[in-house]
Amino acid sequence: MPASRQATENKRRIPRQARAAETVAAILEAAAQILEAGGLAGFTTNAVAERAGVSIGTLYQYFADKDAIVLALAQQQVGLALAEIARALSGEIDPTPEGRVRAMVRAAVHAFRGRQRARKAVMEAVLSRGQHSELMLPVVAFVAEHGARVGKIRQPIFARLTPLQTFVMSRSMIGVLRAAVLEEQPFFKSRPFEDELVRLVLAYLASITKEAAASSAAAR
Amino acid sequence: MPASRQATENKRRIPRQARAAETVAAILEAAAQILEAGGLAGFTTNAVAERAGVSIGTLYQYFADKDAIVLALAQQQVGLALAEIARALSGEIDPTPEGRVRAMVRAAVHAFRGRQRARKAVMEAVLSRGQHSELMLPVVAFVAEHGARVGKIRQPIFARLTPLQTFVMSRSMIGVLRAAVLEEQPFFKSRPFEDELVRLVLAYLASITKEAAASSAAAR
Amino acid sequence: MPASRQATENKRRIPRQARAAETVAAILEAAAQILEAGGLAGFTTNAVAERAGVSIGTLYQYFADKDAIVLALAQQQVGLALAEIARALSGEIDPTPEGRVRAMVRAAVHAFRGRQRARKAVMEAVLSRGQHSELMLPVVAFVAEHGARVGKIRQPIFARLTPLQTFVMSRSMIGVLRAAVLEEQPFFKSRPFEDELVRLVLAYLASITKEAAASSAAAR
Amino acid sequence: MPASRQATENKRRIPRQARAAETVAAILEAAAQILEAGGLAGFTTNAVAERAGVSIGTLYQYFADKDAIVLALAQQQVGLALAEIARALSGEIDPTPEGRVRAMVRAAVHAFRGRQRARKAVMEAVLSRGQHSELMLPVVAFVAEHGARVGKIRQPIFARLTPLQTFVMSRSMIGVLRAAVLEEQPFFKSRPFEDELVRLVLAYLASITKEAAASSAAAR
DNA sequence: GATGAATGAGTGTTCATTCAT
DNA sequence: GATGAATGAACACTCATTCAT
Repeated sequence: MPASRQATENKRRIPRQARAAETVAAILEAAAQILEAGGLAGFTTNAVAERAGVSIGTLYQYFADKDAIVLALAQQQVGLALAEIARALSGEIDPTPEGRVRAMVRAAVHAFRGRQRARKAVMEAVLSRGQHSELMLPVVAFVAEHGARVGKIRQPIFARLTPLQTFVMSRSMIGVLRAAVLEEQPFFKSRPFEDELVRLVLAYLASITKEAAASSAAAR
Repeated sequence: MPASRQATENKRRIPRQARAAETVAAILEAAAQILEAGGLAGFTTNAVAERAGVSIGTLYQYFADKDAIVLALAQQQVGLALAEIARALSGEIDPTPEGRVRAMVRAAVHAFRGRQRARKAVMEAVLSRGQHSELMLPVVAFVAEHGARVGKIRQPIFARLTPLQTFVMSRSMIGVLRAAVLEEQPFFKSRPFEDELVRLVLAYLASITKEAAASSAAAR
Repeated sequence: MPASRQATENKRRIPRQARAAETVAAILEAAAQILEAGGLAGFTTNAVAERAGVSIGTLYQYFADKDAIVLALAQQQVGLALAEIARALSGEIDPTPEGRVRAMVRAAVHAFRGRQRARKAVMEAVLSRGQHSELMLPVVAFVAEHGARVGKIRQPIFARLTPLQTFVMSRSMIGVLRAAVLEEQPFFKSRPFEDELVRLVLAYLASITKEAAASSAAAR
Repeated sequence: MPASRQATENKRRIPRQARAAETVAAILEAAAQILEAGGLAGFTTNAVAERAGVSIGTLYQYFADKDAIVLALAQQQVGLALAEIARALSGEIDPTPEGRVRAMVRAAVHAFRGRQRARKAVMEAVLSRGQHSELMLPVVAFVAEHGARVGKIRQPIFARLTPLQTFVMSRSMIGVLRAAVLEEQPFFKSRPFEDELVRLVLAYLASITKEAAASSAAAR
């Protein structure tokens, strides 16, 4: 089983790839630190390279341009958040419908390792580079997949949503979070805020469910 | 000769202000056009001045710096949108609760004179300059005032919302709209999209109302 | 005697010229104030006009360009200082040779109405515009004349100086003062500083006198 | 092959520093040339970079801003002049007291490689940037040190000067030189001018010595 | 003569990116 | 692959000066 051997001995065996991964990680971490510390202002490629402990030339060996760094950082964090949200939706944390939604909201709130300033800066950066759509792609994919999967296992939280409804639901939640981050609202990580987000999602879902029931009753 | 009188009076009565207002308007219009055409990329102070037909020096006589132009443009458009939303909420267009919400959503959707690209560019610009909070100030003021006023006239649509709930409601709607603009969603001005936004707002409000009723019943 | 009448009734009679003189004085005073307050940095024509309470257009009616303002201010102050120095040299204050020199040094030290920052700024401005020579013209004229006049009245302090010696003597004193101003030396208005300047001038003059005596003795 | 060895070692031993030193030297030389040719007028960062044969970016890699270039150039020349003056004072050229002073004056007169216009421009630039004090620092340090050292070797030219006297002596000489440069006096490099400077310094020193002798006699 | 809105040439400076070593 | 010195396009902004009213 070369695969398992490779996996276990990852760090020693594949010097080139391991090195590369380390370098990339160092650069992204440096980028996050700089954004957290000084926002978009001090975020220059030279600064990132220096903090990452690599030369500017090396940085350009791994990232095509400055935007690519921000995008990679954003995607990394979105990926982490989505993984956590997936756990939440699977019912692994709390199997009740409300429990799932609440866990999802909580995961979303605590994304980006709590680095609020960096989160804000990344939002600003992604926006100003017009990379919003690109960043939303994994979200789209994720929700599409999860709508389906959750449906199968008879926990039809998102199951019957049309694509449009999925859009409205996900973007309303993200929109509220985004605004709270950008406006640096103090209640961001508070329980009441979480409660209202849960309410928003559940109320919207309930409205859809009710309508569906009514129309199917009418059809009978 | 009302026309000539008006003209003469125009020049005499408000010599400075009229000129200034024209110049400012020309600059903002030029800024909007440039953003609509080329996004943030070609948006330079010199380009704006040139398109506005004024010298760069004149531009700086009215705007402290580049950011001030974007902010002024954004605020202008937000002001126009809020005025329209105020009409909607007053019931002037459709007095039923749902009618009011729908009119509000419609006003929000059609804001920025339909210039979607410019709207997107302004969003990006405002974000990347960290002016988000500044731009939201009139929104905050507006919703606060309207919650109260609507309440007085026995149309308690927003009347009983806590500040937090107001935040969640307004930002969820704005967030969905923003995402649709930024992702350039084709359904942006469609009726089904409007329907879902209306649903989102109504469902959230209903949930709050229902909870309030339940808790007051329990108190009895 | 039209002259005397004109002189006495100056302020009332010649409206145009009086007005002009007032305006010019206001502009120079404004310039001095701005230089005293903010140095060369905030010294713009618009700022001067505003502080002088005239429009920028009016300012340009009296001064060809920005340099002309600085030069006029400098010349005004040099003129005042030279007038005071003339009194000193005339023996009006103290008739002894040392007394005259000391009075002269004192007048030079206290020139520019004690506005040290403005004095420094004016020096910097005059220098940076290459107007040094122009400013020194009245000095040259003054010393030339005074060398002669003082000679006539048998107080040959500067009487026997060659032009070169005059240059060295005047510029050494001015140079020391200039350096003290530019380096913002705390001892600028102190008695010991004054003493050393007096010594410098007297020692130089004594050296010349002694040499002259020796050579005339040798000639005998 | 000492030449080739040196060349190879040059590139290897001090790869960064050698390059940097060359570049810095080229920039300073370019700055001097531009000032010599056109005075302060044509002295722009882009012009300096171009004449130095480097890009504007490179220039900014070595100098923080425009002022830094002028200051560096001035300090370089002051350093060279002081080194020459040190030789003069050490008696290396002429050991008699007068000989030392004369050699010092001569070194001061011939400073700045004879580039009078550049010297003038640098003076103007340094002044207009308010860097006079900064430039005088090495002079202060130099005279302080030399007063002491010369004293030790029983040639107490400056040895007994108070700080104030040192100031007056150095600045009077510098002041005369400065004025001669700024006013573009034709006698600048003439022997009579040199003679008068020597006289100025010697007379001042003699006056101090005589007074010291008198007061110590009185104390006896 | 007075006004002050308009002008626009001119400049310092940044920073993403390249490429010779 | 790594380095980092060099690049230079790009831009915001100032302010002395003009001239129509």
